[in-house]
Amino acid sequence: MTATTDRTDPMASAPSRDGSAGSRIATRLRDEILSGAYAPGTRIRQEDVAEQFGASRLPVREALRILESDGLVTLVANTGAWVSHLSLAECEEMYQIRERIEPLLLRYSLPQLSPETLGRLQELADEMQAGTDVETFLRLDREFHLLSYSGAVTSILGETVHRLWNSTQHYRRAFTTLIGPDAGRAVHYEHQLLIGALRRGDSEEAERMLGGHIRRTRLELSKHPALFAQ
Amino acid sequence: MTATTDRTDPMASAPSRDGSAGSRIATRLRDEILSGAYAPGTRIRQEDVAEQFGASRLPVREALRILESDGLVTLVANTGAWVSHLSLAECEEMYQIRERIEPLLLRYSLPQLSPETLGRLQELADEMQAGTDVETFLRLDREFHLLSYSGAVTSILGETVHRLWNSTQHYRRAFTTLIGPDAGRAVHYEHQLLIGALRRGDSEEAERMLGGHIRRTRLELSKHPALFAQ
DNA sequence: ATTCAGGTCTTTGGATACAATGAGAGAAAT
DNA sequence: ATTTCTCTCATTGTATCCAAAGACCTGAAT
Repeated sequence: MTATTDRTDPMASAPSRDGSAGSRIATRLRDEILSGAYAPGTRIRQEDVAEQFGASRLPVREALRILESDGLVTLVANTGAWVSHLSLAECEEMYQIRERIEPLLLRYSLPQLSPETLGRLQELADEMQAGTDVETFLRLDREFHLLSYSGAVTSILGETVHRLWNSTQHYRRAFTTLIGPDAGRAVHYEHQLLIGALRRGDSEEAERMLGGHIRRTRLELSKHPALFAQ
Repeated sequence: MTATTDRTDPMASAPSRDGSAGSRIATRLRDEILSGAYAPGTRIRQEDVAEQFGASRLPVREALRILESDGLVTLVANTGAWVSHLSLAECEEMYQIRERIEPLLLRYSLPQLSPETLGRLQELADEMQAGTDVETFLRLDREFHLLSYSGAVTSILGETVHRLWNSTQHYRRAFTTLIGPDAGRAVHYEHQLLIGALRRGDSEEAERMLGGHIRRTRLELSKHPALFAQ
Protein backbone atom coordinates (compact mmCIF):
# COMPACT_ATOMS: atom_id res chain seq x y z
CA MET A 1 0.00 0.00 0.00
CA THR A 2 2.65 2.43 -1.00
CA ALA A 3 2.21 5.31 -3.37
CA THR A 4 4.22 3.55 -6.01
CA THR A 5 3.55 0.70 -8.36
CA ASP A 6 5.95 -2.16 -8.24
CA ARG A 7 8.46 -2.31 -11.01
CA THR A 8 10.78 -5.19 -10.55
CA ASP A 9 12.03 -5.19 -14.11
CA PRO A 10 13.56 -1.84 -14.96
CA MET A 11 13.43 -2.67 -18.64
CA ALA A 12 9.76 -3.48 -18.82
CA SER A 13 8.13 -1.13 -21.24
CA ALA A 14 4.89 -1.53 -19.33
CA PRO A 15 4.21 -1.06 -15.65
CA SER A 16 1.82 -4.01 -15.78
CA ARG A 17 0.17 -2.43 -12.81
CA ASP A 18 -1.99 -5.32 -11.78
CA GLY A 19 -3.99 -8.21 -13.07
CA SER A 20 -7.10 -6.36 -14.12
CA ALA A 21 -8.24 -6.62 -17.71
CA GLY A 22 -7.92 -2.88 -18.15
CA SER A 23 -4.26 -3.00 -17.18
CA ARG A 24 -3.53 -5.91 -19.44
CA ILE A 25 -5.17 -4.19 -22.37
CA ALA A 26 -3.26 -1.01 -21.54
CA THR A 27 0.01 -2.93 -21.51
CA ARG A 28 -0.57 -4.46 -24.92
CA LEU A 29 -1.91 -1.25 -26.43
CA ARG A 30 1.08 0.62 -25.07
CA ASP A 31 3.47 -1.83 -26.66
CA GLU A 32 1.65 -1.47 -29.97
CA ILE A 33 1.82 2.31 -29.82
CA LEU A 34 5.48 2.30 -28.82
CA SER A 35 6.29 -0.18 -31.57
CA GLY A 36 5.01 2.35 -34.06
CA ALA A 37 1.99 0.35 -35.16
CA TYR A 38 -0.21 3.37 -34.50
CA ALA A 39 0.92 6.76 -35.73
CA PRO A 40 0.22 9.82 -33.58
CA GLY A 41 -3.16 11.27 -34.41
CA THR A 42 -4.68 7.88 -35.11
CA ARG A 43 -8.14 7.58 -33.69
CA ILE A 44 -8.79 4.76 -31.24
CA ARG A 45 -12.36 3.46 -31.14
CA GLN A 46 -13.35 1.78 -27.93
CA GLU A 47 -15.38 -0.88 -29.67
CA ASP A 48 -12.58 -1.81 -32.04
CA VAL A 49 -10.17 -2.33 -29.18
CA ALA A 50 -12.79 -4.22 -27.19
CA GLU A 51 -13.37 -6.59 -30.06
CA GLN A 52 -9.64 -7.00 -30.64
CA PHE A 53 -9.09 -8.10 -27.06
CA GLY A 54 -12.35 -9.98 -26.64
CA ALA A 55 -13.52 -7.77 -23.81
CA SER A 56 -16.27 -5.25 -23.30
CA ARG A 57 -15.74 -1.54 -23.75
CA LEU A 58 -15.47 -0.99 -20.03
CA PRO A 59 -11.97 -2.29 -19.40
CA VAL A 60 -10.97 -0.62 -22.65
CA ARG A 61 -11.99 2.70 -21.16
CA GLU A 62 -9.86 1.98 -18.13
CA ALA A 63 -6.97 1.09 -20.39
CA LEU A 64 -7.39 4.37 -22.26
CA ARG A 65 -7.34 6.27 -18.97
CA ILE A 66 -4.14 4.52 -18.01
CA LEU A 67 -2.56 5.31 -21.35
CA GLU A 68 -3.75 8.88 -21.05
CA SER A 69 -1.90 9.21 -17.76
CA ASP A 70 1.13 7.80 -19.58
CA GLY A 71 0.77 10.60 -22.08
CA LEU A 72 0.35 8.16 -24.94
CA VAL A 73 -3.34 8.74 -25.56
CA THR A 74 -5.43 11.89 -25.61
CA LEU A 75 -9.05 11.66 -24.51
CA VAL A 76 -11.72 14.16 -25.42
CA ALA A 77 -15.03 13.90 -23.63
CA ASN A 78 -17.94 12.60 -25.65
CA THR A 79 -15.74 12.52 -28.69
CA GLY A 80 -13.09 9.89 -28.55
CA ALA A 81 -9.48 8.94 -28.06
CA TRP A 82 -6.45 9.54 -30.22
CA VAL A 83 -2.84 8.51 -30.11
CA SER A 84 -1.15 11.58 -28.68
CA HIS A 85 1.03 13.68 -30.86
CA LEU A 86 3.45 16.33 -29.78
CA SER A 87 4.29 19.68 -31.25
CA LEU A 88 7.94 20.55 -31.63
CA ALA A 89 7.62 22.88 -28.65
CA GLU A 90 6.15 20.13 -26.47
CA CYS A 91 8.82 17.68 -27.50
CA GLU A 92 11.51 20.20 -26.71
CA GLU A 93 9.91 20.73 -23.32
CA MET A 94 10.14 17.03 -22.62
CA TYR A 95 13.79 17.01 -23.57
CA GLN A 96 14.41 19.99 -21.30
CA ILE A 97 12.80 18.11 -18.45
CA ARG A 98 14.80 14.99 -19.26
CA GLU A 99 17.97 17.07 -19.40
CA ARG A 100 17.38 18.16 -15.82
CA ILE A 101 16.07 15.05 -14.13
CA GLU A 102 17.81 12.15 -15.82
CA PRO A 103 21.21 13.22 -14.48
CA LEU A 104 19.59 13.22 -11.04
CA LEU A 105 18.28 9.72 -11.58
CA LEU A 106 21.71 8.63 -12.78
CA ARG A 107 23.23 10.05 -9.61
CA TYR A 108 20.91 7.88 -7.53
CA SER A 109 21.72 4.88 -9.67
CA LEU A 110 25.46 5.11 -10.10
CA PRO A 111 26.65 3.89 -6.68
CA GLN A 112 24.47 0.77 -7.00
CA LEU A 113 25.59 -0.32 -10.47
CA SER A 114 27.25 -3.73 -10.35
CA PRO A 115 30.26 -4.69 -12.49
CA GLU A 116 27.97 -7.01 -14.41
CA THR A 117 25.65 -4.12 -15.23
CA LEU A 118 28.56 -1.96 -16.32
CA GLY A 119 29.74 -4.79 -18.55
CA ARG A 120 26.31 -5.09 -20.07
CA LEU A 121 26.26 -1.34 -20.70
CA GLN A 122 29.56 -1.68 -22.51
CA GLU A 123 28.14 -4.48 -24.63
CA LEU A 124 25.13 -2.41 -25.55
CA ALA A 125 27.22 0.61 -26.48
CA ASP A 126 29.57 -1.52 -28.59
CA GLU A 127 26.70 -3.24 -30.33
CA MET A 128 25.16 0.13 -31.18
CA GLN A 129 28.45 1.44 -32.47
CA ALA A 130 28.83 -1.58 -34.77
CA GLY A 131 25.89 -0.20 -36.66
CA THR A 132 22.40 -1.52 -37.01
CA ASP A 133 18.98 -0.74 -38.38
CA VAL A 134 16.67 1.86 -36.92
CA GLU A 135 14.57 -0.44 -34.76
CA THR A 136 17.57 -2.13 -33.22
CA PHE A 137 19.21 1.22 -32.61
CA LEU A 138 16.12 2.44 -30.78
CA ARG A 139 15.88 -0.71 -28.71
CA LEU A 140 19.54 -0.71 -27.74
CA ASP A 141 19.61 3.00 -26.95
CA ARG A 142 16.55 2.66 -24.75
CA GLU A 143 17.94 -0.38 -22.98
CA PHE A 144 21.30 1.33 -22.51
CA HIS A 145 19.92 4.39 -20.80
CA LEU A 146 17.24 2.71 -18.74
CA LEU A 147 19.73 0.08 -17.61
CA SER A 148 22.06 2.84 -16.48
CA TYR A 149 19.24 3.99 -14.23
CA SER A 150 18.47 0.52 -12.89
CA GLY A 151 20.50 1.02 -9.74
CA ALA A 152 18.18 3.73 -8.51
CA VAL A 153 15.54 2.55 -6.11
CA THR A 154 13.55 5.69 -6.71
CA SER A 155 9.88 5.52 -7.43
CA ILE A 156 8.48 8.80 -8.69
CA LEU A 157 11.58 9.91 -10.51
CA GLY A 158 12.00 6.62 -12.31
CA GLU A 159 8.39 6.56 -13.40
CA THR A 160 8.54 10.13 -14.61
CA VAL A 161 11.57 9.40 -16.71
CA HIS A 162 9.94 6.29 -18.07
CA ARG A 163 6.89 8.30 -19.13
CA LEU A 164 9.05 10.86 -20.88
CA TRP A 165 10.81 8.15 -22.84
CA ASN A 166 7.51 6.63 -23.86
CA SER A 167 5.96 9.93 -24.86
CA THR A 168 8.84 10.83 -27.13
CA GLN A 169 9.42 7.34 -28.50
CA HIS A 170 7.67 7.95 -31.79
CA TYR A 171 9.64 11.08 -32.51
CA ARG A 172 12.93 9.41 -31.71
CA ARG A 173 11.99 6.77 -34.26
CA ALA A 174 11.05 9.35 -36.87
CA PHE A 175 14.24 11.29 -36.24
CA THR A 176 16.47 8.23 -36.39
CA THR A 177 14.76 7.08 -39.55
CA LEU A 178 15.34 10.47 -41.09
CA ILE A 179 19.02 10.85 -40.34
CA GLY A 180 19.93 7.17 -40.18
CA PRO A 181 21.00 5.25 -37.06
CA ASP A 182 24.68 6.10 -37.55
CA ALA A 183 24.45 9.61 -38.91
CA GLY A 184 25.08 10.99 -35.46
CA ARG A 185 28.41 9.49 -34.51
CA ALA A 186 28.44 11.73 -31.48
CA VAL A 187 25.87 9.46 -29.83
CA HIS A 188 28.31 6.57 -29.73
CA TYR A 189 31.19 8.64 -28.44
CA GLU A 190 29.00 10.13 -25.74
CA HIS A 191 27.88 6.69 -24.67
CA GLN A 192 31.45 5.51 -24.41
CA LEU A 193 32.48 8.54 -22.41
CA LEU A 194 29.46 8.11 -20.17
CA ILE A 195 30.45 4.53 -19.45
CA GLY A 196 33.92 5.72 -18.61
CA ALA A 197 32.58 8.14 -16.03
CA LEU A 198 30.32 5.44 -14.63
CA ARG A 199 33.23 3.02 -14.29
CA ARG A 200 35.25 5.63 -12.43
CA GLY A 201 32.25 6.31 -10.22
CA ASP A 202 32.58 9.94 -11.26
CA SER A 203 29.07 11.11 -10.60
CA GLU A 204 29.69 14.74 -11.48
CA GLU A 205 31.15 13.92 -14.86
CA ALA A 206 28.50 11.30 -15.61
CA GLU A 207 25.76 13.82 -14.86
CA ARG A 208 27.41 16.40 -17.06
CA MET A 209 27.89 13.96 -19.93
CA LEU A 210 24.30 12.75 -19.76
CA GLY A 211 22.90 16.26 -19.59
CA GLY A 212 24.97 17.26 -22.59
CA HIS A 213 23.93 14.15 -24.46
CA ILE A 214 20.25 14.90 -24.00
CA ARG A 215 20.77 18.57 -24.72
CA ARG A 216 22.57 17.89 -27.96
CA THR A 217 19.86 15.50 -29.04
CA ARG A 218 17.24 18.13 -28.34
CA LEU A 219 19.07 20.70 -30.42
CA GLU A 220 19.46 18.23 -33.29
CA LEU A 221 15.80 17.36 -33.10
CA SER A 222 14.73 20.99 -33.21
CA LYS A 223 16.40 21.31 -36.60
CA HIS A 224 13.72 19.08 -38.08
CA PRO A 225 10.35 20.69 -37.44
CA ALA A 226 8.96 18.70 -40.36
CA LEU A 227 8.84 15.67 -38.06
CA PHE A 228 6.07 17.39 -36.15
CA ALA A 229 3.94 18.52 -39.07
CA GLN A 230 0.30 18.10 -38.20
CA MET B 1 -6.86 17.48 -30.56
CA THR B 2 -3.55 18.36 -29.08
CA ALA B 3 -1.66 16.27 -26.58
CA THR B 4 -2.49 18.69 -23.83
CA THR B 5 -5.57 19.49 -21.86
CA ASP B 6 -6.65 23.07 -21.81
CA ARG B 7 -5.84 25.00 -18.71
CA THR B 8 -6.99 28.54 -19.03
CA ASP B 9 -6.81 29.31 -15.34
CA PRO B 10 -3.33 28.67 -14.01
CA MET B 11 -4.60 28.75 -10.46
CA ALA B 12 -7.27 26.13 -10.81
CA SER B 13 -6.51 23.30 -8.47
CA ALA B 14 -8.31 20.96 -10.81
CA PRO B 15 -7.82 20.47 -14.52
CA SER B 16 -11.59 20.07 -14.87
CA ARG B 17 -10.75 18.10 -17.92
CA ASP B 18 -14.18 17.86 -19.43
CA GLY B 19 -17.84 17.60 -18.66
CA SER B 20 -18.08 13.89 -17.95
CA ALA B 21 -19.36 12.78 -14.57
CA GLY B 22 -16.11 10.99 -13.87
CA SER B 23 -14.13 14.17 -14.35
CA ARG B 24 -16.48 16.22 -12.23
CA ILE B 25 -16.29 13.70 -9.42
CA ALA B 26 -12.52 13.63 -9.75
CA THR B 27 -12.39 17.40 -9.50
CA ARG B 28 -14.40 17.51 -6.32
CA LEU B 29 -12.65 14.54 -4.76
CA ARG B 30 -9.31 16.12 -5.57
CA ASP B 31 -10.31 19.34 -3.86
CA GLU B 32 -11.42 17.39 -0.81
CA ILE B 33 -8.16 15.49 -0.64
CA LEU B 34 -6.09 18.63 -1.13
CA SER B 35 -8.11 20.46 1.50
CA GLY B 36 -7.02 17.85 3.99
CA ALA B 37 -10.44 16.31 4.52
CA TYR B 38 -8.97 12.88 3.78
CA ALA B 39 -5.71 11.90 5.43
CA PRO B 40 -3.22 9.82 3.44
CA GLY B 41 -3.91 6.15 3.89
CA THR B 42 -7.65 6.66 4.14
CA ARG B 43 -9.54 4.03 2.26
CA ILE B 44 -11.93 5.20 -0.45
CA ARG B 45 -14.90 2.94 -1.10
CA GLN B 46 -16.41 3.27 -4.53
CA GLU B 47 -19.96 2.90 -3.28
CA ASP B 48 -19.55 5.59 -0.63
CA VAL B 49 -18.32 8.07 -3.20
CA ALA B 50 -21.02 7.05 -5.66
CA GLU B 51 -23.70 7.67 -3.07
CA GLN B 52 -22.13 10.97 -2.05
CA PHE B 53 -22.28 12.26 -5.61
CA GLY B 54 -25.53 10.60 -6.59
CA ALA B 55 -23.94 8.61 -9.38
CA SER B 56 -23.24 4.99 -10.06
CA ARG B 57 -19.93 3.36 -9.23
CA LEU B 58 -18.82 3.51 -12.81
CA PRO B 59 -17.93 7.18 -13.10
CA VAL B 60 -16.43 6.88 -9.62
CA ARG B 61 -14.02 4.31 -10.95
CA GLU B 62 -13.07 6.67 -13.72
CA ALA B 63 -12.57 9.44 -11.21
CA LEU B 64 -10.30 7.20 -9.16
CA ARG B 65 -8.25 6.41 -12.25
CA ILE B 66 -7.90 10.10 -12.93
CA LEU B 67 -6.81 10.79 -9.38
CA GLU B 68 -4.41 7.88 -9.54
CA SER B 69 -2.74 9.48 -12.54
CA ASP B 70 -2.54 12.65 -10.46
CA GLY B 71 -0.73 10.66 -7.82
CA LEU B 72 -3.36 11.44 -5.23
CA VAL B 73 -4.92 8.00 -5.04
CA THR B 74 -3.39 4.54 -5.03
CA LEU B 75 -5.36 1.71 -6.62
CA VAL B 76 -4.79 -1.95 -5.88
CA ALA B 77 -6.49 -4.46 -8.14
CA ASN B 78 -9.43 -6.30 -6.64
CA THR B 79 -8.75 -4.64 -3.33
CA GLY B 80 -9.54 -0.97 -3.31
CA ALA B 81 -8.36 2.59 -3.38
CA TRP B 82 -6.55 4.64 -0.80
CA VAL B 83 -5.47 8.23 -0.50
CA SER B 84 -1.80 8.08 -1.47
CA HIS B 85 0.82 8.61 1.14
CA LEU B 86 4.47 9.28 0.61
CA SER B 87 7.53 8.06 2.42
CA LEU B 88 10.12 10.63 3.37
CA ALA B 89 12.33 9.34 0.56
CA GLU B 90 9.56 9.76 -2.00
CA CYS B 91 8.76 13.24 -0.80
CA GLU B 92 12.42 14.20 -1.00
CA GLU B 93 12.49 12.84 -4.53
CA MET B 94 9.61 15.08 -5.48
CA TYR B 95 11.36 18.07 -4.04
CA GLN B 96 14.52 17.17 -5.94
CA ILE B 97 12.50 17.06 -9.14
CA ARG B 98 10.83 20.34 -8.28
CA GLU B 99 14.21 21.88 -7.57
CA ARG B 100 15.31 21.10 -11.10
CA ILE B 101 12.24 21.77 -13.18
CA GLU B 102 10.48 24.68 -11.48
CA PRO B 103 13.35 27.04 -12.23
CA LEU B 104 13.01 25.95 -15.85
CA LEU B 105 9.30 26.70 -15.78
CA LEU B 106 10.01 30.07 -14.22
CA ARG B 107 12.46 30.82 -17.02
CA TYR B 108 9.71 30.20 -19.56
CA SER B 109 7.30 32.32 -17.57
CA LEU B 110 9.41 35.32 -16.61
CA PRO B 111 9.48 37.23 -19.92
CA GLN B 112 5.69 37.06 -20.14
CA LEU B 113 4.88 38.31 -16.66
CA SER B 114 2.88 41.54 -16.78
CA PRO B 115 3.39 44.43 -14.34
CA GLU B 116 -0.05 43.61 -12.93
CA THR B 117 1.03 40.04 -12.22
CA LEU B 118 4.23 41.25 -10.58
CA GLY B 119 2.15 43.57 -8.43
CA ARG B 120 -0.11 40.74 -7.42
CA LEU B 121 2.92 38.63 -6.52
CA GLN B 122 4.13 41.46 -4.30
CA GLU B 123 0.73 41.63 -2.60
CA LEU B 124 0.76 37.89 -1.96
CA ALA B 125 4.26 37.96 -0.53
CA ASP B 126 3.43 40.90 1.71
CA GLU B 127 0.23 39.29 2.91
CA MET B 128 2.13 36.13 3.79
CA GLN B 129 4.77 38.08 5.62
CA ALA B 130 2.15 39.86 7.70
CA GLY B 131 1.46 36.50 9.29
CA THR B 132 -1.53 34.25 9.05
CA ASP B 133 -2.85 30.86 9.97
CA VAL B 134 -1.67 27.64 8.41
CA GLU B 135 -4.41 27.28 5.81
CA THR B 136 -4.04 30.82 4.57
CA PHE B 137 -0.27 30.43 4.45
CA LEU B 138 -0.62 27.33 2.30
CA ARG B 139 -3.10 28.99 -0.01
CA LEU B 140 -1.03 32.14 -0.45
CA ASP B 141 2.21 30.24 -0.95
CA ARG B 142 0.63 28.04 -3.57
CA GLU B 143 -0.94 30.97 -5.35
CA PHE B 144 2.33 32.90 -5.22
CA HIS B 145 4.41 30.23 -6.87
CA LEU B 146 1.87 29.05 -9.40
CA LEU B 147 1.13 32.64 -10.37
CA SER B 148 4.82 33.20 -10.94
CA TYR B 149 4.63 30.38 -13.49
CA SER B 150 1.51 31.70 -15.17
CA GLY B 151 3.42 33.39 -17.98
CA ALA B 152 4.66 30.08 -19.29
CA VAL B 153 2.62 28.68 -22.14
CA THR B 154 4.13 25.26 -21.59
CA SER B 155 1.96 22.22 -21.37
CA ILE B 156 3.79 19.19 -20.08
CA LEU B 157 6.09 21.06 -17.76
CA GLY B 158 3.29 23.05 -16.18
CA GLU B 159 1.19 19.97 -15.63
CA THR B 160 4.09 18.06 -14.14
CA VAL B 161 4.78 20.85 -11.68
CA HIS B 162 1.12 21.04 -10.82
CA ARG B 163 1.04 17.33 -10.04
CA LEU B 164 4.08 17.62 -7.83
CA TRP B 165 2.46 20.42 -5.84
CA ASN B 166 -0.70 18.38 -5.42
CA SER B 167 1.11 15.22 -4.40
CA THR B 168 3.07 16.97 -1.69
CA GLN B 169 0.26 19.25 -0.51
CA HIS B 170 -0.61 17.19 2.54
CA TYR B 171 2.96 17.10 3.76
CA ARG B 172 3.42 20.82 3.31
CA ARG B 173 0.35 21.26 5.49
CA ALA B 174 1.65 18.89 8.14
CA PHE B 175 5.04 20.55 8.11
CA THR B 176 3.63 24.06 8.33
CA THR B 177 1.32 23.02 11.12
CA LEU B 178 4.26 21.55 13.00
CA ILE B 179 6.62 24.49 12.80
CA GLY B 180 4.04 27.26 12.48
CA PRO B 181 3.42 29.42 9.41
CA ASP B 182 5.99 32.01 10.48
CA ALA B 183 8.63 29.80 12.02
CA GLY B 184 10.59 29.85 8.80
CA ARG B 185 11.23 33.54 8.23
CA ALA B 186 13.56 32.60 5.41
CA VAL B 187 10.53 31.79 3.26
CA HIS B 188 9.40 35.41 3.29
CA TYR B 189 12.85 36.82 2.56
CA GLU B 190 13.30 34.37 -0.28
CA HIS B 191 9.97 35.38 -1.75
CA GLN B 192 10.90 39.04 -1.62
CA LEU B 193 14.27 38.40 -3.22
CA LEU B 194 12.63 36.28 -5.87
CA ILE B 195 10.24 39.10 -6.72
CA GLY B 196 13.19 41.45 -6.98
CA ALA B 197 14.87 39.20 -9.52
CA LEU B 198 11.61 38.87 -11.44
CA ARG B 199 11.16 42.65 -11.56
CA ARG B 200 14.67 43.09 -12.91
CA GLY B 201 13.98 40.36 -15.45
CA ASP B 202 17.06 38.60 -14.10
CA SER B 203 16.27 35.07 -15.16
CA GLU B 204 19.53 33.57 -13.91
CA GLU B 205 19.14 34.97 -10.44
CA ALA B 206 15.44 34.10 -10.28
CA GLU B 207 16.20 30.51 -11.19
CA ARG B 208 18.94 30.34 -8.59
CA MET B 209 16.73 31.83 -5.88
CA LEU B 210 13.87 29.49 -6.64
CA GLY B 211 16.10 26.43 -6.73
CA GLY B 212 17.62 27.39 -3.41
CA HIS B 213 14.19 28.06 -1.96
CA ILE B 214 12.95 24.61 -2.86
CA ARG B 215 16.19 23.00 -1.79
CA ARG B 216 16.13 24.63 1.61
CA THR B 217 12.53 23.56 2.11
CA ARG B 218 13.47 19.99 1.26
CA LEU B 219 16.29 19.98 3.77
CA GLU B 220 14.03 21.40 6.47
CA LEU B 221 11.39 18.83 5.68
CA SER B 222 13.85 15.96 5.93
CA LYS B 223 14.55 16.92 9.54
CA HIS B 224 11.06 15.77 10.45
CA PRO B 225 10.71 12.12 9.47
CA ALA B 226 7.91 11.81 11.99
CA LEU B 227 5.64 13.53 9.47
CA PHE B 228 5.86 10.43 7.35
CA ALA B 229 5.24 7.82 10.02
CA GLN B 230 3.07 5.10 8.62
C1' DA C 1 -3.44 -19.34 24.16
C1' DT C 2 -2.31 -19.34 19.48
C1' DT C 3 -2.53 -20.63 14.89
C1' DC C 4 -4.54 -22.43 10.89
C1' DA C 5 -8.53 -23.63 8.10
C1' DG C 6 -12.97 -22.80 6.38
C1' DG C 7 -16.85 -20.10 5.15
C1' DT C 8 -19.35 -15.98 4.68
C1' DC C 9 -19.59 -11.35 3.38
C1' DT C 10 -18.12 -7.10 1.70
C1' DT C 11 -16.15 -4.83 -2.15
C1' DT C 12 -14.34 -4.58 -6.54
C1' DG C 13 -14.36 -6.09 -11.73
C1' DG C 14 -16.88 -6.87 -16.00
C1' DA C 15 -20.83 -7.49 -19.39
C1' DT C 16 -25.04 -6.12 -21.30
C1' DA C 17 -28.53 -2.61 -22.17
C1' DC C 18 -29.87 2.05 -22.64
C1' DA C 19 -29.31 7.21 -22.87
C1' DA C 20 -27.07 11.21 -24.64
C1' DT C 21 -23.90 13.71 -27.13
C1' DG C 22 -21.27 14.90 -31.17
C1' DA C 23 -20.08 14.33 -36.03
C1' DG C 24 -21.13 14.00 -40.72
C1' DA C 25 -24.04 13.81 -44.75
C1' DG C 26 -27.56 15.79 -47.37
C1' DA C 27 -30.80 19.21 -48.70
C1' DA C 28 -32.33 23.85 -49.12
C1' DA C 29 -31.64 28.76 -49.32
C1' DT C 30 -28.88 32.74 -50.39
C1' DA D 1 -21.29 27.62 -55.76
C1' DT D 2 -21.20 28.12 -51.02
C1' DT D 3 -23.04 28.14 -46.68
C1' DT D 4 -26.14 26.82 -43.17
C1' DC D 5 -29.53 24.10 -41.06
C1' DT D 6 -31.41 19.71 -39.92
C1' DC D 7 -31.70 14.99 -39.51
C1' DT D 8 -29.63 10.64 -38.97
C1' DC D 9 -26.13 7.64 -37.42
C1' DA D 10 -22.03 6.34 -35.23
C1' DT D 11 -19.73 6.57 -30.83
C1' DT D 12 -19.19 7.62 -26.26
C1' DG D 13 -21.17 7.89 -21.31
C1' DT D 14 -23.98 5.82 -17.55
C1' DA D 15 -26.87 2.54 -14.95
C1' DT D 16 -28.13 -1.96 -13.51
C1' DC D 17 -27.05 -6.67 -12.94
C1' DC D 18 -24.02 -10.49 -12.23
C1' DA D 19 -19.40 -12.69 -11.32
C1' DA D 20 -15.16 -13.02 -8.84
C1' DA D 21 -11.69 -11.99 -5.72
C1' DG D 22 -10.07 -10.51 -1.04
C1' DA D 23 -10.88 -9.64 3.77
C1' DC D 24 -12.67 -10.68 8.02
C1' DC D 25 -14.77 -13.52 11.37
C1' DT D 26 -15.58 -17.90 13.50
C1' DG D 27 -14.31 -22.21 14.93
C1' DA D 28 -11.49 -26.12 16.00
C1' DA D 29 -7.17 -28.35 16.80
C1' DT D 30 -2.53 -28.39 18.59
